[in-house]
Amino acid sequence: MQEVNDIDAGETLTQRQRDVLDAVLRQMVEEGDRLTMTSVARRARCSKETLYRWFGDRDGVLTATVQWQASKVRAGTYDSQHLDVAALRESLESFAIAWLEVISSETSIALNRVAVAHAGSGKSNLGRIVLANGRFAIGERLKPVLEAGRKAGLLAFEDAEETFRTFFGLVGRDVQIRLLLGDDMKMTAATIRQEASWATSQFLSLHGAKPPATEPRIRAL
Amino acid sequence: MQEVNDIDAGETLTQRQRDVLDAVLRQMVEEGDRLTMTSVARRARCSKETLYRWFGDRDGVLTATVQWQASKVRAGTYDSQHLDVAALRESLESFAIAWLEVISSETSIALNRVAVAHAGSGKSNLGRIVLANGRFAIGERLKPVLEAGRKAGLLAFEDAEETFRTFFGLVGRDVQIRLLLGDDMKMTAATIRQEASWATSQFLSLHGAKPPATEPRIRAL
DNA sequence: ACCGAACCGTAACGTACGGTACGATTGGTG
DNA sequence: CACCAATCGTACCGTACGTTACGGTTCGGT
Repeated sequence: MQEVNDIDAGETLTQRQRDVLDAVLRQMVEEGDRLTMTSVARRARCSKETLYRWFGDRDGVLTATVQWQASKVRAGTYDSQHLDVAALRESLESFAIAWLEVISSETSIALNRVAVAHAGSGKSNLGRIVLANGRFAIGERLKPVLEAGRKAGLLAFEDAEETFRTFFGLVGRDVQIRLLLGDDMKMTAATIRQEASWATSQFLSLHGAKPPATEPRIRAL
Repeated sequence: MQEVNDIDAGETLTQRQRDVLDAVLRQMVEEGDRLTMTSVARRARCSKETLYRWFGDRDGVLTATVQWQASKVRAGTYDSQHLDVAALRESLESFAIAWLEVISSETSIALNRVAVAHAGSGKSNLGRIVLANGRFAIGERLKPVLEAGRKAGLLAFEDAEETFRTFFGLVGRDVQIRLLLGDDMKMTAATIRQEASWATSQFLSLHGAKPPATEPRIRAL
């Protein structure tokens, strides 16, 4: 059981340990919840004794894996300088693309399934870790963009948190819950780009300070 | 193992069987995934032999429970006659309220957790059953409302499915994933009403055929 | 009253899996 | 080479749980 259940923590690992955690991720993706300590050890070609020495117990393995994956997802920050409407739109849209790519990736789906199941079992840091590194992390990274847009007179809103939640909803819609429940919707790169573009247009239509001008009210299919 | 994994199927149960499934639901809510056949039998005050005779195996119990819960959630249909903008807004908003109430209920959260976990374990009808009775069922019930609104000249959109997905996203935002991952956000009746109202305003702002007139572009907090 | 079916409560079985122990192997260091 | 620490592979243990079996009980039909 790791003592850290917050962000970061994933840098004090040896290369070998990271390889093991990558093996855990592959096992999660391929075998779902048939994730036993024995299967992990076999997949990672290490002994169970090593797993227990490094991570304490099964929960420690899961926790370390979630944090390891989270540390890999840190996307680049978006500059909030010299914003014009095109740059703002670009920032929002690339944000939406990145998020859709994450939640539709096999790894994220497998990880979230484990975390959701774990959250149902009483004491569950896993769910909170996933939330902290997923939903809340992107919120904290996007809110400065929103506030910069407001300061530049491009966006109009009162509460950045609520406004981010709206953007979150417009981008994600039903994608994550459908994927978690096993719907095999195909989120191709083209689909993701298309939906991110729509979501951004809709968001700007709702919160753009100026009338959206050329934004179509009826989405073109 | 039940042979029906579609909608309906929950009417051919005896009262005693429904009581047993209600006990399973309570067990799910209170004990999470600590749902063993023994605990179910004890809670339902029936024998395990009866559970196996009625439902086949553990999966059969879970499947029957999901279908039983689904059969209880059938909400009233919304009339699509004589729509004016107030009636349309009322329909959308009550839809949003009903959906937020469902996804924030303890029962739904527990059920969705089980279904998500199950979807990770290869063969999983559970996830599809939950999707069919949740996300897709409300989609099929709301789309006629949307199309009636368009026919009445109150809404403008091209694809009812995509438009429903937008409404779905505006209503649900980050609520379901946060609750599934164990975030104890408090969705009070007042909060639900407030968020449903916002979502409806935003949706009408995006897809209302006439300019939204009195709808505020900046959401009032 | 009698019978059989359904059901209850509980014991028992087999297996899967988390966790531990231990000998064998590897690799680095003097 | 000798030595030591870390790790591997595997066998083992204890337990939890799905599933089955069975004796006792309830209850509707005749």
